[in-house]
Amino acid sequence: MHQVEASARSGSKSAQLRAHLIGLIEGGLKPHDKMPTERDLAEQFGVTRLTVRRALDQLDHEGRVYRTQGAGTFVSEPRIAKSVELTSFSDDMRARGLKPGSLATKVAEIAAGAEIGAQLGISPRDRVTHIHRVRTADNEPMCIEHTYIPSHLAPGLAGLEVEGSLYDLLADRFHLRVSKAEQSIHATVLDPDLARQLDVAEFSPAFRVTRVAYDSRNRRMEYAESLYRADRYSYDFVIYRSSKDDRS
Amino acid sequence: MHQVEASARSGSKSAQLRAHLIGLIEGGLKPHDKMPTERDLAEQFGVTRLTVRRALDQLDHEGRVYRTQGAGTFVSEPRIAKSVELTSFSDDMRARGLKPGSLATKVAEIAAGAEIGAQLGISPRDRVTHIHRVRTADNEPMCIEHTYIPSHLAPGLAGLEVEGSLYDLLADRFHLRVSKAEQSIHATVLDPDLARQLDVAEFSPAFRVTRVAYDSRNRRMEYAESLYRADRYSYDFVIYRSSKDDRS
DNA sequence: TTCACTAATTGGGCTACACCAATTTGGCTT
DNA sequence: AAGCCAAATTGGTGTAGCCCAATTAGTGAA
Repeated sequence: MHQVEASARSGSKSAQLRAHLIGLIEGGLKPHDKMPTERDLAEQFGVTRLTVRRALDQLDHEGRVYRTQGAGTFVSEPRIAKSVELTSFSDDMRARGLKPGSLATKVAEIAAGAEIGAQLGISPRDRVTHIHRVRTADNEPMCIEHTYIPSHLAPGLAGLEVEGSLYDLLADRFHLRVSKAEQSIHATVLDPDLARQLDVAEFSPAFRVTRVAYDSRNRRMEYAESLYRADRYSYDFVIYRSSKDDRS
Repeated sequence: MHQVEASARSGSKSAQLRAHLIGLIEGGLKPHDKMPTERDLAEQFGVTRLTVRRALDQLDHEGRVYRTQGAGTFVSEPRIAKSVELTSFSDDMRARGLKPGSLATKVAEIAAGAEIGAQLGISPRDRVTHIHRVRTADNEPMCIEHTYIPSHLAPGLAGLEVEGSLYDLLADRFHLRVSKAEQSIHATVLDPDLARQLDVAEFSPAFRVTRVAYDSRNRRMEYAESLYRADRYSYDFVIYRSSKDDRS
């Protein structure tokens, strides 16, 4: 049976509607302009208000629009916009208007060992594929990256050419799609050796980021440690007040 | 008017249900245990599945549960849990199991000036209330904080005792409730003077965080600059893959 | 003209029902 | 006993319609 009709495919109706709304926002509307009402959008697109609300909810949480009960939905100022999103280094750099690249990629299959095994929830003797890269933005070093993938999830990965987005490659070749990740960010200073690799002065500030990524079946599929130059990198995002309080 | 009833309610049905589910998670269930099905919960609590889903959606996005189509909803491992949330310093510290406090609070009303005026979207000549605090956790310095509130939003704030949570005070006295904030995080090193105030060695690493907070009517209500000791502070959160791609 | 009150508008939350898609389960076949 | 296939289970998405709450616009009285 064919997967999808021809027309405006993109998956769900709310996803299509979302795409259309983004068009509106980036097309004719200016910040603080009023968007059509939910009821109008529902009628106009022949969907329910709930469906409209789903699309708007997402845009709201992404910081692209804001809503006020009784008043309407409005376009946000660009400013920071975008909440924390899970993207690959490549996508991240492109979103910042920089050209992503890699230096000195090394790939090897090794035993996980105690720490990485613990992070990935596997035995220290299990095999993992270790990928070491110096990532560049506009051809300047941006970040030193160590990535570990359980080999049983991506057999033969060590033999492949790892170029560009690892996440794309894992999705294409092994049907491994990242769905969420736990990330931990520390501030640190670079010792002389690492500073040299990143082409900055000794003891420059840097971000040390560790990440455990999960696939769509909630299996840990990646452990990564990255060091970002602080002079070129920052975290910018929107956060929301959940509701009241439920610390229990 | 009394604030809260006895029983279990706290507003919407999904909020009540959410509270109950948190009870389940923290009560009897262990990580990876299966939660009741959505249909069961709906029947059991006399609500619709949609309402159940709303409560579960939130828990999912907070990283407390995960869902797999066709299989069920399961309790997450504690690990990091919790996504980035917008909390006050006081709440943040309590969530980390530390006792929040303040040293050397200074409050003054000044002209916004160019930079702060620009951040708050007001005239450089408009008045803002400047609050400077050294925040402590378990009585040790954790962060140096400069907060600026447009005076017209909180008239007379400069004359009040600012103790504990500023957000609570703004909510109670001026009906100003933070709904979202744009945050920017940089890594830096501390110069000797600041290092002394935080009681760490010179040139220690630190987070430099700037934040613009919005109230429920989307007015900028606060601009804050904070310096956190990196040896005691880190950012830990869960991030999600939005869906496909809509870079346009 | 001004101000208070009312009514219409608009987002927020919920019920009830229906169908699709991925996963699991259990029985049947080999 | 092993493996395959169909049915039941369970989350994912959508329709249709209801009432509430906050805001805004309009109406009418002082």
